[in-house]
Amino acid sequence: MPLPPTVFPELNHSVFSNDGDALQFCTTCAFSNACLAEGMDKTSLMALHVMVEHIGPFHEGDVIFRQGDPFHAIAAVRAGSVKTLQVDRTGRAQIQGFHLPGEVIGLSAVEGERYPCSAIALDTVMLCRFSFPQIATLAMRLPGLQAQLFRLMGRDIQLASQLRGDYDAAERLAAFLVAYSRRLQARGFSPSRFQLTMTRLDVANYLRMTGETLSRTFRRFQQSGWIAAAGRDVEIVQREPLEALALPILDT
Amino acid sequence: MPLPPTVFPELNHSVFSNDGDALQFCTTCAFSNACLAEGMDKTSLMALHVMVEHIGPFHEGDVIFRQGDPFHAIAAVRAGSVKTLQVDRTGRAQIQGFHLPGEVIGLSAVEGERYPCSAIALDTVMLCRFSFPQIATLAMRLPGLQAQLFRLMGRDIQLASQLRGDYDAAERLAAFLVAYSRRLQARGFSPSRFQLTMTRLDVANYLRMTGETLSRTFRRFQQSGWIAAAGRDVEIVQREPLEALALPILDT
DNA sequence: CGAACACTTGACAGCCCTCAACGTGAGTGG
DNA sequence: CCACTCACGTTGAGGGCTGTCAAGTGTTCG
Repeated sequence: MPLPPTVFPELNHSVFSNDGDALQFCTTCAFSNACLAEGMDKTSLMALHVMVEHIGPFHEGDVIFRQGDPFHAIAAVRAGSVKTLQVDRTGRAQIQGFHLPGEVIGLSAVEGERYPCSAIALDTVMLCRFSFPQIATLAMRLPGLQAQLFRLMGRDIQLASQLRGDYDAAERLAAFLVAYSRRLQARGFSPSRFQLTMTRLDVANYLRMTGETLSRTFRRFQQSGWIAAAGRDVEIVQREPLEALALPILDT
Repeated sequence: MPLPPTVFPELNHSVFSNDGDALQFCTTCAFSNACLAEGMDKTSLMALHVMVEHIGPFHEGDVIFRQGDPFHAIAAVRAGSVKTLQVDRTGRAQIQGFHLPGEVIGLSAVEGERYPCSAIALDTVMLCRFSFPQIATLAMRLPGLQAQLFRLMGRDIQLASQLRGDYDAAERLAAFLVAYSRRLQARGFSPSRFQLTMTRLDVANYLRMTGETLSRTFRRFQQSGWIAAAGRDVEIVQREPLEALALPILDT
């Protein structure tokens, strides 16, 4: 099944035309997190803000960039959630990751001249897009920005390595739930009650298992009293056993 | 079983004291490959050469850096081969990769302040070590160097993603053999006859399977007439079926 | 020569995939 | 409003790939 055509939304500056707003929403962003921490001065931050393109909204199923498209830009998720997936020559799809607000997509494309995977909106998504040549050039002047780009890519290497290991279905699912919970908590949401934005099949694919196995593993977690799940609503009831299962994958 | 103590070999400049030699051997290196391609001038190359530490030799089993060690430097393999492996909290080890001359190790550590994995020599290894703070600073002045660092990290993201997929033992082994063959060919060695520097168990671990499964898969490849293997000596007899099996993993 | 290690081979079991059936809910059109 | 479709999700039965356990061979090395 071919993907629907890439959506090229019009630039939407109007929502963010106010500088105060721009500075405010960017405090949760992967870039300014580090930039501010590094003590980046106001003019430097301005240089970043000037080159940002606020794009969106994308809607569920919209293609943000397509595998094989020429690589020009990376993007930070401003709102909503995104999945990235790679389709191989035999048509098998592999979801590379799910991306929450403040996280950056497109970094794996830095090596080549084309995106190696597609990015698809899981719900209503707003993005901050950065031309990669531009941000790389800016990074030549701003050590904090360069360091942050290196850190983000280093983190992606480690993330990709985590799920390469030889762990069983329960360990992989526990790691997914715990990691998801932590990421939500870091963004100020409840770590114990949340709603998944992706389908069960997406989660299963990401965790390298079938939907059936995922469903059964979910059921076992519920029967153990570790979680309560209804559809995409998940509540973590007992965190410890999940953390214990996920420990080898998450806490290296 | 704890790893043996880290080896801190004395700096070995004497072997490479001649500038002509230095420039020569670095033409195969991951850094100068790009630097030269980018038309980097002589003085820029000199800046790189000045900050290189030629270290080694390491011998089989020597620890080059240890998981948990403070991260200071990345290194390009000059000669020999290296494995990187991560041990989780439950003691399970996962080999992250095998690294041949010209390839760079340590990039996954860029995110944190400690190496997330250990690097161990598989045979006699010579390295070019670069202080990461120094090379990052130098990259602020040399766009080609910065671009190359980004490319190297982007490549590592994609490499780590490849083996995350849901492929069976035969596909993973075929991908390993084909990729190894290609890397040797790129370095001027025979792509059809070569000698593996790592044990069968290392390969099995890297490919997320047991030694027994690896052994059986090897045997099936031999019975099919695709390869001839005696110990660590491997000959690729029929490349096509192996390439076909590896296609979904390698050629995205 | 004995020990340790690498590797192979076989028997068996278990995890997970495949196939199938079923239930639910959302969207659609009659 | 209701039947219909379709995607999503669950559950069960059966089988296959691969892990586990065990034994054996060959090689290296002290």
